[in-house]
Amino acid sequence: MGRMADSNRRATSRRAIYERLRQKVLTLDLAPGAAISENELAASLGVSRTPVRESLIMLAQDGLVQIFPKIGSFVSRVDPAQVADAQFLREAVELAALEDLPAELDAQLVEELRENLTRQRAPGLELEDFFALDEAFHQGLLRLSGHFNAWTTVAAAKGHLDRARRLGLYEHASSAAFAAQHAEIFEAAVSGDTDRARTAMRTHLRAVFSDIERIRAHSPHLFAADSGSVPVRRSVAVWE
Amino acid sequence: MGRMADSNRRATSRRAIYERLRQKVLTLDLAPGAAISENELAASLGVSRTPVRESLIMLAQDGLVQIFPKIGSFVSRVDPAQVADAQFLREAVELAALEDLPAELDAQLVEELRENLTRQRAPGLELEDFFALDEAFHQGLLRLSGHFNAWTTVAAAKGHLDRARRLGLYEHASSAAFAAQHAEIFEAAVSGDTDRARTAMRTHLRAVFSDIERIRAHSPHLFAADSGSVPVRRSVAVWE
DNA sequence: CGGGCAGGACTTGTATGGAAGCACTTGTCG
DNA sequence: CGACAAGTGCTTCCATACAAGTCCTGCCCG
Repeated sequence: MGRMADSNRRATSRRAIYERLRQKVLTLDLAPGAAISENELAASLGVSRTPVRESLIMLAQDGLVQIFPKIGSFVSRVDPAQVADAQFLREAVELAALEDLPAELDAQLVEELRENLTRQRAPGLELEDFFALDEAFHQGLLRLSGHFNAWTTVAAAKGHLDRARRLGLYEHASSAAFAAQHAEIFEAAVSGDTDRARTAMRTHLRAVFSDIERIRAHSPHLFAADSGSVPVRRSVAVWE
Repeated sequence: MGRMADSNRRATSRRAIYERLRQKVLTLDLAPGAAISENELAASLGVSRTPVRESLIMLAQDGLVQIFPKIGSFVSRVDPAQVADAQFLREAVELAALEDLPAELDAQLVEELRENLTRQRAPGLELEDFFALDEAFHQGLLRLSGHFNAWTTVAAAKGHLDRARRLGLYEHASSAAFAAQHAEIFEAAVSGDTDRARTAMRTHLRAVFSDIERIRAHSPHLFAADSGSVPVRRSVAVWE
């Protein structure tokens, strides 16, 4: 997926740190609610506070980190409201994409998707691998509709949703069920049955969403209570 | 609409500068392609480069500013691809919202929307005022559907689209036609005719979009040619 | 024993000074 | 006259120092 724009974006320290932190937040390697100290992080990375600070500002802009002036910075807790928003947004976009499928589907893309589905069904699939396949699958559907770029926009708003999904899958790896739903969507789409594809997609996405509700009842501490919730400074153990 | 979170976000210099710059970019007060100098801006605002720089980083994260390391920062040109994405996204979300309208509509909201429409039809309406009303109208529809928060998410990705729309309206103030379309959507929505509302919405949004295509042919210098386009340091006085 | 106040240890916010890099200008040479 | 190269002035990047605010702790006094 290497974009040419990436080569344009010359390597800077803050960008590297941003990418690294973002990854750690999205994979829950940095737990929701965890405190992030500019000083500590800078020291552990061997750079000054400046690039660290700036990368935190970028993450805050993404909604993945909350910065409380003179108090501290924290990995934002998963906000149920934001998860719901992202869910609504995603559903709207993916359904619209299915409605927009061209009559002639890109053969190579279809082949890629088919292979993707095969790998999803592989027994003993690692969770992280399933996640990557899942991401690629949905992204591929948007490609089919010619609205690939919209995906990156959705992806930006999808941070909270993704973290929540990950939480859900960590509990009980129901990836097999999801893989079946993926297959259903795909088959309907390639056969030109838009309505069935849309219905299947709706069912799928809502199943994902209800999974999240379940996990929320199970691990409430990872979710935000109020928007102005209290940040707890202790329990740091951030890096490694 | 004042969120409690806003009181939480204590006033910092960088936040103030960010808001201010963002406004200037969205209203085209800062022209697409214009160079922004940290030094110059800091001097003119009477603060150090740090908060200015950090606010630029925030804007870059929004996609409204491009930062080229060791070269300069520029108001990003309106990217047609991003405009199209935002258009697709917006259409998907607003149509989904209309599909999700509850049986019983919030009476107060309905009243607000009705009044909004009345003001849209006022003769000799200032362009900026129409824009504000337009924004409030679409936002109100999402409120009706109970997905208000999704609007803020869309709004974040809507920067390029809004700038393009503004360009379009500056050319020929066709606000009357848009106001009529708004009314059509509204009437259909309150009468419970979801299908007609969706059709009208689709027509409306696509009219807006085609307007943008027209203006692009007319003022190509405000749009990005390629994604890795050349930032020209001179030629600042794009607008006026 | 309990309440209040002061101090210390943290946090992020801002200011400032060099370092590194790119673009353009100018001078020099073929 | 043209081409190449050093130089100049700009940019953003990063490091560092200090300022300002918050939270917690422990002492002191009632």
